[in-house]
Amino acid sequence: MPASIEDVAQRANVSISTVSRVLNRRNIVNDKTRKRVELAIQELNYRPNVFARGLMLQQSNILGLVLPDLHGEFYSEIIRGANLKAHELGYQLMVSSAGGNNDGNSVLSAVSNHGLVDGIVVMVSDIDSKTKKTLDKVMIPFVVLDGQVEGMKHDSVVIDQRHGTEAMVRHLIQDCGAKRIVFVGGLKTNIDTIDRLEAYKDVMQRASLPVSHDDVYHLDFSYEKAFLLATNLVEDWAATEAFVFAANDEMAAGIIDAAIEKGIAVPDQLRVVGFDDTRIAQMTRPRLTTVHVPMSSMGALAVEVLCQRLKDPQRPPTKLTLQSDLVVRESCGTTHAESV
Amino acid sequence: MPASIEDVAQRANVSISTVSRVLNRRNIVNDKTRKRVELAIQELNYRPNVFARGLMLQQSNILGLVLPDLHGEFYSEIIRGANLKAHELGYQLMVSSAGGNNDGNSVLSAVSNHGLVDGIVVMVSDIDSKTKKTLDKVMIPFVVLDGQVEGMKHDSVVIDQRHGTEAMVRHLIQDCGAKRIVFVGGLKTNIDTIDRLEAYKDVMQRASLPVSHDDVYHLDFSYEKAFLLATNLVEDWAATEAFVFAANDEMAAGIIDAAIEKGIAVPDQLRVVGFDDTRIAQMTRPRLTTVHVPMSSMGALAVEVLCQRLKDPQRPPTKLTLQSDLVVRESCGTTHAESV
DNA sequence: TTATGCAGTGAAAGCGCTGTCATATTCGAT
DNA sequence: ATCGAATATGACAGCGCTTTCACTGCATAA
Repeated sequence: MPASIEDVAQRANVSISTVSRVLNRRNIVNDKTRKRVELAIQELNYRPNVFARGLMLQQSNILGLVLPDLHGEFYSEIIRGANLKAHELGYQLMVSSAGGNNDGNSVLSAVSNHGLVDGIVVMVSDIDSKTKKTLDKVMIPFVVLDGQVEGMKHDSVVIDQRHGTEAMVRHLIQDCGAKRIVFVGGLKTNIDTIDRLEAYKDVMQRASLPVSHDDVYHLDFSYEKAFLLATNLVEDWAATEAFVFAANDEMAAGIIDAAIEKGIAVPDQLRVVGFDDTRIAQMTRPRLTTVHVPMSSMGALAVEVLCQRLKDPQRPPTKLTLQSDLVVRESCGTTHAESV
Repeated sequence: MPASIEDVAQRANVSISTVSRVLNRRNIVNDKTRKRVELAIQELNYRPNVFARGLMLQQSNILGLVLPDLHGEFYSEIIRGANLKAHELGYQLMVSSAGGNNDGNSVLSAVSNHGLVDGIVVMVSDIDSKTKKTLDKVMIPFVVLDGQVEGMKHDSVVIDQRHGTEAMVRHLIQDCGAKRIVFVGGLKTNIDTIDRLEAYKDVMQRASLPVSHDDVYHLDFSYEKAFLLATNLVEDWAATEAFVFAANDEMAAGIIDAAIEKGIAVPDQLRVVGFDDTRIAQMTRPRLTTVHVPMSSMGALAVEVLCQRLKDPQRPPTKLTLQSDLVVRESCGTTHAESV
């Protein structure tokens, strides 16, 4: 049984009020008394009980982070960034996946743990996800990652997909001389895919390049699916000097490997670019030209915004936009970097 | 301000004791009363306050998971498995990284949050890590992942590196006809590297094959370092028909890419195998022959063991060993699978 | 009738802490 | 000496819950 504040008080021969005071550096405590108390705390290896504290203070210093999935480099980075920042600000992070069999229930469960977490960071990548509805019931502050919930006031941290996507497509057209660009996206309902696809179409049209319906594919962001798809098409793509714009690095890697397997050299015979700038982009030869999405910053920033809201519940909702930037590497054939 | 048990009691016209009783399905509550209370709970959308509950029960239903790092497929999988199992058993998971600037302090902090977590799962991959010392002070149940702390009684879940490693080396020698196997490991102090290296040496010696000191490299598990190393050596390796056994998939991928860049075909001219069987193993062409380490099972199992200990603190310490198994794919040249 | 048992409920004591208010002590100024 | 302010500390009321114990009816047995 761990020591309580009472034990410390007894040992230091003071009242628990005094102990509490030195603990919270509040009011004035006589220097000698303080030393005595501090000694007692050390000797007993005393730590305030979180529950008692939480009960009084109505806060836990725990933040929730709910992601669609915990799999893969992308989420890994967000967690990392969020975790670091949370610790920096004196919070603990509780990570959950909304996906899997729980389907948004864990949001609810994390939240309905009623006061366990002081606030949450949620990522809702699927547009018709139940999570959004669940969010309605959330009574504590939350910030939405990479999305916006209609008709609700809340903070959010989003990625400007547009900027990076446009820079990429422009680069492909202007610097690399692309005439045809195949777009390999994620699921049709995926919010990122939608944004990126739109930006891609815009730039294509502005450049008076045709956007063929047949040149837009919807996969599931996986290497495997992309590899399979590319296996069939890569020769045609190479023959027509098409460029391939994959909506994440993993798929780009799959496409490149499919090309190599078919004896098609990247970037000499086929140019492939990715999105996200995960570690995979550098774990591929040629290294991927891709769009850098500051994932760990996004996680960190979300935590920061959340903490600010916690401090000042009245402040107007913020929407922070992070820039996505073109990163030119080798897989597109030019190393001639565009300044972004 | 959320509803309290008091509010529910009032609305249902009963005492808080009765509410508590229906909440905890304890003792007998008259059916009619129960219905009334349940209705009130619904209407008020009432959830018991975790802190008050924790204060009484001295437990939080939160488990801590402390990993050396949160980066990469390997840890990702562990988190995933642990998270799933934790939810399944009615617990929440709190994930921390011991690494980074905190250096084991987060273990302490997570733990010294005194009662916040009911127990923790720790992974200590570095043998002279401070974390081990910190563990001494941990007063709550913990299970160690992939390691053992000398002189302490505790549960652990470990991977039998030996089995997989030996199977791999044997496969390379017997089925693939390897005469020289280069070992590319992680840091010298890394516990996994040590185990794997030892097993590798054993099998080599048993097969009367020379283990040259020059054929053992210590990198840092990264693609980049492996790529760089391999760039210089890959031609020599190919010329001498050496096999390369990398201590994780990432390095194997780096080596393969280095080979391809030098125009050396894998597996035709050079055979490279990995370890861990992360998703990377399948995101590489040729797909990696590797050793499957059941990471997500490991995470899940650790959580399970921890929960059992929580239920029965007296039970003798368990040490669970998970098998690592050879997975033969393409990068070693034989698809002739050895039965394991 | 009185005793006995039992299902069903409420009152109240904490769990370990914070924060308010009251109290005790000191000290310079009257 | 006397007083007020400033300083330092303690007593105690909760925070929302669980749990023990006591109590109320009411049915059954003596």
